[in-house]
Amino acid sequence: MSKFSFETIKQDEKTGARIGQFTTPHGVIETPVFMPVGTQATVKSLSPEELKENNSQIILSNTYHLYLRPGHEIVKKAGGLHKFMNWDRPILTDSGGFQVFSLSDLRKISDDGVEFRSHLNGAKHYITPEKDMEIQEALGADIIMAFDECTTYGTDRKGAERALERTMSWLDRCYKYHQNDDQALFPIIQGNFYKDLRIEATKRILPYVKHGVAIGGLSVGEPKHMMYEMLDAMQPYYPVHVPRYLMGVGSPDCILEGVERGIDMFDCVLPTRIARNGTAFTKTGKLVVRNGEYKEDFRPIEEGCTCYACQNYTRAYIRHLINAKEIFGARLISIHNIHFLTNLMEEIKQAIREDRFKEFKEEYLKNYKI
RNA sequence: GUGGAUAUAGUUCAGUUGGCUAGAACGCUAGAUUGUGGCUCUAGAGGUCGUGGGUUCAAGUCCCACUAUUCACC
Repeated sequence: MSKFSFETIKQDEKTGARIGQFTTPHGVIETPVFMPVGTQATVKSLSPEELKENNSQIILSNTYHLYLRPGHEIVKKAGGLHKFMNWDRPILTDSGGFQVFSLSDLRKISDDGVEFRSHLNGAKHYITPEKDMEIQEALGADIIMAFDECTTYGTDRKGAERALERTMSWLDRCYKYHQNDDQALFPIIQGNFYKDLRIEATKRILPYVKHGVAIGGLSVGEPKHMMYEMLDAMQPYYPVHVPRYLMGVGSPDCILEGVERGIDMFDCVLPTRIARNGTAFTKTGKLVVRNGEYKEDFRPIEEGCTCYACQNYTRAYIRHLINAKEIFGARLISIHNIHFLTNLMEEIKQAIREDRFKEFKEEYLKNYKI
């Protein structure tokens, strides 16, 4: 009896949008879901309690970072990531494949694995798919990701093909090495921005799909319409019975477009990152709280918002905190931004339930200034 | 009161033996941020160089007076 299962509760008639229940060893996740990112075993500036208050169902953490510091063995000794960071809901760890791509000036990729230098102290490390599985198993997340090669926007056809072949061969090795029933291994679909490669990749990962599938290599600086075109191309070929995870997305508009195209899971650093730089999500678009026009604005970030920050603090105060580089400012906007996205997911689910997702999305995007 | 020092962007300061549209840092203003190497990154505004004279082809720079600030001593 598997510890994982996915059930579609409601399928939208007009679009790919759907509501699902994803059961994991640490509880049931209602999809579509947004996962806050906690790279270093913490969602920057927030406590697990605050995340729960914001209805975060699952968080993401990062293999690359935890492997380098404090080291996966220490996390294992602590009793696993859940115990280590005091988070008893589901956790997903990214494989580090993306870091290999984003830290490219430090890396050397071969078919066997990746050699790279630590950004912390320059020490050389070598990661293979097998090693990556070993690390992610030690970390102990509920969902783990295959070790993949993520290409940049602008990679030529040959490079994209080569990366896809490598990703497929690495997936095979991850799959064979991974023998832990407590963890769901998600294959990652690559193929850069070539529709036929994307379709081919979506088909080729099918034999490796047990509990879920991820779409990687998007949202890497391309125009948004290109990402949507790739999603359109892949949509007919996804497995139906598992959740689909669009990695690294995103902004409210991208999430809506993703849900419409059958995506169930999203993660993004955006809400916490822009919070630290003084920008908040609102239903009408981004609000740069740091700006001078809010100096004497004693309204909450967003009128009617039920988050802790909006219930208790004003734009003028938060602006002051951000300008004074006080940590509490980053905390308050992070709380608001994560609340904003989890609340968006609630609204999306409600719309799907009531068979009005398409209308909801169009109305929402009419008000949301990108 | 006497003697010295200083006066350049909002602030703290650079500015060579006089030589192009006077610079920096911070601050300010506005953008960016998508599987987090980010208290980050990008751009912009802002100065009749204390005031008034003088010397010179040319003065932020040299000379004089005044004003302000500041230090020391009466």
